[in-house]
Amino acid sequence: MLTQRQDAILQAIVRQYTVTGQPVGSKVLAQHLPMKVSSATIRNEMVDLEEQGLLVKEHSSSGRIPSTQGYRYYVDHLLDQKMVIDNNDMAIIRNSFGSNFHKIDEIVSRSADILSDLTSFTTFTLKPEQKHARLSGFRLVPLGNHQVMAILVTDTGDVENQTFAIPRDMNTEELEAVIRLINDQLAGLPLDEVLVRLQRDIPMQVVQYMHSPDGLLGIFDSILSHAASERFFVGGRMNLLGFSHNHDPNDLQELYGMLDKNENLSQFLDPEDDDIHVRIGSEISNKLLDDFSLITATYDVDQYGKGIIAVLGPTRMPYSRTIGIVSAFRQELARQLLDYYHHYYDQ
Amino acid sequence: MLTQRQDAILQAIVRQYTVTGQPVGSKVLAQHLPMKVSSATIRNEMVDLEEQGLLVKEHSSSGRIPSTQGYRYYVDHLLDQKMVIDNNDMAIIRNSFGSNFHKIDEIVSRSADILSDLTSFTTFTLKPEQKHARLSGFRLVPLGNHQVMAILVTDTGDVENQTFAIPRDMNTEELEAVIRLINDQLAGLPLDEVLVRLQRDIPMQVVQYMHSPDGLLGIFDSILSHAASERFFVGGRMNLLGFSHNHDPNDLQELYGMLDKNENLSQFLDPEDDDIHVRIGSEISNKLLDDFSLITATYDVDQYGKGIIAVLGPTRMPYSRTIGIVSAFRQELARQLLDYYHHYYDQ
DNA sequence: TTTAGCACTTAGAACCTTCGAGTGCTAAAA
DNA sequence: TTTTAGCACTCGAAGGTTCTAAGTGCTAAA
Repeated sequence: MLTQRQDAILQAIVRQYTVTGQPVGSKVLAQHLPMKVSSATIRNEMVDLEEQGLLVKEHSSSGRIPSTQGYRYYVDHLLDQKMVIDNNDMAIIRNSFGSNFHKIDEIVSRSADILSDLTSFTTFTLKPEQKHARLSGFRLVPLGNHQVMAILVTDTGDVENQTFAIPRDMNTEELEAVIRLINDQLAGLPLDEVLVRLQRDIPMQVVQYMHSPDGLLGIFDSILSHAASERFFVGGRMNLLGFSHNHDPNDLQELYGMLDKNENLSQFLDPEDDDIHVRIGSEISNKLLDDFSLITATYDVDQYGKGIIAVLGPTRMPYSRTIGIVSAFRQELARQLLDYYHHYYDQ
Repeated sequence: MLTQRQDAILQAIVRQYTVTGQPVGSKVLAQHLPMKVSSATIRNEMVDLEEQGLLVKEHSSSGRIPSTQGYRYYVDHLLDQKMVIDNNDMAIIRNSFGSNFHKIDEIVSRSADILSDLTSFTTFTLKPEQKHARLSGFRLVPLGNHQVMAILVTDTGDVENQTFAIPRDMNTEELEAVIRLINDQLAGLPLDEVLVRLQRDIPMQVVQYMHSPDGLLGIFDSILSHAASERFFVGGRMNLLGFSHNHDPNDLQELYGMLDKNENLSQFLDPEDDDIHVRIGSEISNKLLDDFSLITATYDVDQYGKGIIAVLGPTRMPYSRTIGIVSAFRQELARQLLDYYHHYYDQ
């Protein structure tokens, strides 16, 4: 446990360091402390804090930098718990969502952009979860010109579609029959279940209607996997360039590769509970992200489920401000979505 | 006009420089020339080439580097005109297109990726032009749950769609009426014409059926603009990180911004004719692209129109190889698309 | 016209010095 | 016992020197 003075010192070091990016020395620090102590005293305290693993030096005679644990302690104990949010930021959040959204996806995707503009970091948003969404049904729309659009609708109102061309050796009646078969057997089931059945049970039945159903079923398959995967929207991709001090193009390329591959990143976004979570540096346990911190939070859209928003910035980030923004933003986003649902769906 | 020996020297400098990235000096060069001349002679020739603006020095006692004009001359006069393409590359091109494509877009988008893997540069592909595509018609598909999908189909088989929710104060009959009105009046017209009419003539007529048609018409509008805009697919975005030696994150961010904005880039992709075009450094006349070269080419899918492929790499690129690849690739892509059309559309 | 030879230029690496900001420690002051 | 002043020490960053390697242009001979 730390003394009050040590708390103050650690806090001041973190604050100072996030502003200047330079290691903080005892003299400068003396001026930024609420109490009046000499630099020598601060030096003594810093030795202690370093022994506890909260501070590090870049070299033997440099100032101190917070370690991952130092940030951790700061975030856990020293943050303004009031979640103060700048009035200006608040205003921006309120006003940036225009109206005129036609889809949930638009709102959630837009919100990633707003959040990244606000923080100047890279952000992720997931729409309210639909893990247990059920299949309402597939539709087939003939578009003329040998083309057909297949549309999947879920009971949560999600829509996924794909256009494909009909091979010459296939006719519309066959297609209709297949669709009817699929809808009869699979409507009402959860999407993951649908996916299993579609691969296991359906093919043998479809053979009655057509000789080589693989291509066609592949299409349903791909629409379905699309709909079932929890894709996230990314905002401010390129902000990474600004704060990822690691300018090795290889690492950067790998990092960007990660943003586009769902699996790699979404493991980090799974929320344990409805708190705002902060994962710092090595805590993320991914070598590429050692200099980053990840702030995640859920947002709650009542009966429509819960979504996730996340901000990825440098470990050296203004935690207080960022957390404040995330906190205000999750509420506003929930409000926006409720508005949307209300406007279009209610009653 | 250059002497044969000067040709040889310029050629050797370009080749050497694209390999090593280092300015080329007279001594080293002597070993890479087909004829036997002393370094002093080469120095004399280099003075001449520099006076003609084909070579530059980084500083007064450094080796020479090709200028934009130097590359230009090289590309115009010194390239292996046989378009030799590596057997290995050829094999890759042949094999990378799997089959099992369901849409033109998939093929063309995939081809951007293949091309970038092959060259390790950034690539662009546009599908066969549909500038003069005409509207076949809009479809409306009610999806239940207050949602409707609007689909636009063109006479070239292009499809664009958008889902939207129906405001509570609107009903399906109204929608149907509007669609019928639009289709009656606009089907068969070129898309740009449709866009104009939709904004000018249609609103006043729609007022008969509903009081505030703006939202709805906005949707048609946005689908339409989407379909009418010639969007290109980008491959190997992140390869830029590798060869854009300019590591200023601001420039990089601007550059990437450009890739996502159609207008900025598509002006450079317009082909004058069916040759393979090479634009070098300052010839692109965009400050951000001064260190880049852009290779563009059309590909010809017979009666289905012509598309474009392009490669953006460093000025210091292996022109011979890249042009060879582009040349082979445009043919293969055309073949793939013909196969596709043939498989699905013919007769 | 070509080449050998030579004086000259320059960037970059290696090395040194200086400077400032920081430290840890000791001994005195509070 | 805790705090502070003072001091010797450390280190990186910035600047200066020197040296070298790779290059040049020019001159005079082949």
